[in-house]
Amino acid sequence: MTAGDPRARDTSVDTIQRELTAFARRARATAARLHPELPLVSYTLLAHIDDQQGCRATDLAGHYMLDKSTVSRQIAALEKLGLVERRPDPDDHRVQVLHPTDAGTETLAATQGSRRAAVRDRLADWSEEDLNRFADYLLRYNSAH
Amino acid sequence: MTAGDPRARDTSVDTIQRELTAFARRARATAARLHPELPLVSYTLLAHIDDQQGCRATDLAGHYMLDKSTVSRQIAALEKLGLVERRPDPDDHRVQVLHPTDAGTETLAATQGSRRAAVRDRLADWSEEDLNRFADYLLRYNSAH
DNA sequence: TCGAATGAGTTGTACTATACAACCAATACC
DNA sequence: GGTATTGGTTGTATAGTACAACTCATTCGA
Repeated sequence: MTAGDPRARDTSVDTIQRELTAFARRARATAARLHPELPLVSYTLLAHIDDQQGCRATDLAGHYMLDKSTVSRQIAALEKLGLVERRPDPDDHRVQVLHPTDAGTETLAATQGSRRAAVRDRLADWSEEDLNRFADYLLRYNSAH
Repeated sequence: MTAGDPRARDTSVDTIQRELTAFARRARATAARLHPELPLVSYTLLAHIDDQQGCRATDLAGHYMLDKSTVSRQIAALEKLGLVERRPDPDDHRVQVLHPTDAGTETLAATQGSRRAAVRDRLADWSEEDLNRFADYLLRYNSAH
């Protein structure tokens, strides 16, 4: 298989697809190990809400390609746990702006700590350049289309 | 943030974690769009079985960090669909060796075609070198520990 | 300016994915 | 030969998800 051979691309493409999928399949187990107290999806949405200070349910659904009903229930669960609060949007009464509560921010900080430690561990022997490039590739891949 | 600053590493690590998670959250929706006839996990396991010609349920559980009961049910579903068959292992009567049936191989080929096309599309403007490196990074990340 | 179309969110319902525990059967190891 | 281990199934419970039908608020067009 020489350089420029279309099969070389296909091999890489297949590997990328396979490895991304394997990662996705394992994500739940990893999350359960790292923060058994906070379900995986709840954690993800809470992190996004915190990151985007003041996002809407629809934004979450769009970002993660989830149905709005799914997000609605997830938010309800997070609210019940006291981790997220809804604020009415004065400009558009259909909208609820989501914010982490103090408890939410704390919980997130704690679990984010252990998550980051785990990922950092796993990436401990990577050069800074490789980390950077890997991060860029993922961003580029995810932002396509 | 200068080079060598530990925070530079953390930024990359956070991005990697965030983007991998985002990908994982979207995987189901993507799969549903690409092959509505074959549920995501079924597809993944079938692909692995095909790849590893003759693997055991336990191997699947190990590879994807799933409980053996989960795998057992998934295999049962694939068998019911006529996509996988179990062959007894003559050396160890506890073991069932899993193989794709002809129908399984066909189904896989069809869906794999559309999947690969989608990924290839999304990676169309990547240089071969970038593809290669991205694939390597993913392999390296997934094989850690 | 009113009625239709659109958009945000909720709720009913159903199904997939998953884990844990208890179990059975075959094998391996003293 | 008895005990521990391993591969797999089944019962049960829960998370995660989609789709459809709904409500309420907003916008837009005639």
